[in-house]
Amino acid sequence: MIRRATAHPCPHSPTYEALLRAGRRVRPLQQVHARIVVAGHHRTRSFLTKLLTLILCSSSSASCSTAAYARTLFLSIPEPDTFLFNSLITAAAKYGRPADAIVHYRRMSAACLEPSNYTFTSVVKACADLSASQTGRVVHSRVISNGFDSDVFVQTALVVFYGKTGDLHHARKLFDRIPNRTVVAWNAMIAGYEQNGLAEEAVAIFQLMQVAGKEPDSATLVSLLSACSQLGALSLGQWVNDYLVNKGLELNVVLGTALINMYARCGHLEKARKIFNGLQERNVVAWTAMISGYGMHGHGHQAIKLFQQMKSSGLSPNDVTFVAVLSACAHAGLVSEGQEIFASMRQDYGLVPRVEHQVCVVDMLGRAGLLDEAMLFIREETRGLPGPEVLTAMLGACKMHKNFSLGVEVAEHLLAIEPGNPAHYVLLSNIFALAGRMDRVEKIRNVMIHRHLKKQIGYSLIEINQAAHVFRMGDTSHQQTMEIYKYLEELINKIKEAGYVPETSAALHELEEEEREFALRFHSEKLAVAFGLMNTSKNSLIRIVKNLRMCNDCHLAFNFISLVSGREIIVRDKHRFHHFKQGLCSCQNYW
DNA sequence: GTAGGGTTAG
Repeated sequence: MIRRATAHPCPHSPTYEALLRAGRRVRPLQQVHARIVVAGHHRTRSFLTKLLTLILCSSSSASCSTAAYARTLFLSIPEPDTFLFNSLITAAAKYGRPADAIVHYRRMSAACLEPSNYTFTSVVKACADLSASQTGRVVHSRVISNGFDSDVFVQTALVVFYGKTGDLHHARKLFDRIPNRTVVAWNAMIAGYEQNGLAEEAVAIFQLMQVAGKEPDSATLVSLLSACSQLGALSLGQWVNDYLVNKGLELNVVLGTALINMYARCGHLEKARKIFNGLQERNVVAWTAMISGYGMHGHGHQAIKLFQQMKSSGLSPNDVTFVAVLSACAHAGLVSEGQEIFASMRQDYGLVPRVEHQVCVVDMLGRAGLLDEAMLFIREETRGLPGPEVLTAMLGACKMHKNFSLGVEVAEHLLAIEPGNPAHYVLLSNIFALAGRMDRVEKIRNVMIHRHLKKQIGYSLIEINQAAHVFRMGDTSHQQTMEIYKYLEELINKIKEAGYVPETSAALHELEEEEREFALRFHSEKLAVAFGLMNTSKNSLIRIVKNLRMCNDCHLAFNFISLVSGREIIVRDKHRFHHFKQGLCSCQNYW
């Protein structure tokens, strides 16, 4: 007699209990399998489904032999049903095999089995992890036609999917239509914005969540902290820190890393280190965040020291760690150390350098003035086919060391590859301006206008009493505009008396007419620093966040401003931190 | 049995 396949395993049978006892270890599971066969349950679909799920979730699920065993087991199961396929899809989506999840889903469809809300949550997650936007959209249409578009789990998975594929418009549309949003749904939307660089929108959703009275959990706070890191929003970041302390939330390694990153990127390096020291568990990501923090602040030796300590603690650096430590070497001028570390990447860890690593090395050699070595490195490492990122770093080095002929050569190469990137034109124009070739500057300006290429608009942000004030070049929108401009004018006169001579070459690359008018004097960071000096007490630090790099003139002016005002000023620009104190900058004018 | 989180270059 053939035993009828049942839908669910009987929860109290000895066989089922043996399965649970075996857990997620393959050998014991195989032994239970033998018992199932001996007991004549080998055609009982429920036991076999549970067994197969456990195998797929087992610690050695990635090994070939386990996969082969799982396949044989699958083929032995009579009349696969929806439940079996859901188990397969979920296991694959959850344990890092999203492509398998999609294959199972397709097989399921081919077998004419009805998908359920469980099927869709997992297969949508798989599409998200693969960034498979085409497949995901097809699945979405099936979600609708099968009537699961009002299931909050499916909806949340879809919000994640559209977020991961960068389609925030669709993500938001779906999110807005969820009637009873769970914390996870809110988190998905916040993370979606944050991961796509839309930190302000992420914060705005969090505020809506507060208004809706939904209590954030640690995942919410992690995404919120990342948004703070992007924005340089220190006071909100500190609020998050206070919040999680007051709520008694456990500082796990993920939350701790988000805090480290927030403090480091908001200019509070010591606080970042304190959090790091207090962590119970430290994994590669946490170490990397701390190393990266030191690098951004120009503390190359500290970064290397931490890198060594990490290795001594038994952890292996990953490719991101190498980017962080190489970048730290570049910013601190630690050339031979950086070269050694770059070599060890391949030799000791079998990691293949990616474009990011090449950029760090070119930047490192280039900043140090070793332009020939940098060119040689590019030729050897990229086999003569450097990507635009590597060439951009090289061009930056040419500008820094005023090597015009090489700069033009590199720029021509770069513009041939990426003719639509305005940043390249601005950089080349800067080089010509420094060389006094105003005819070429004018030419580039015309090309940009002709091709409708706009340079990115710079802004600087300063927080006073937990309120953010944003300034653009020549900004007149602020309430205190008159006072700020007057103060700035007096300040500039004062630093001139102290020896400041404006670096006018930096003004020549201004491309828009109205920008030219204000020239250097009203660059956004100068407005921000004037506003900051006016509105803060004598001994407090001034922190400014800028979205672009500081120009030479502002950098010079800030040195003098820190001297004449006796104030410490910390500026985060696009790439790193500058600590101005008593007339000197932590970057030693090397940035 | 279902959904969400941290680190990277110029």
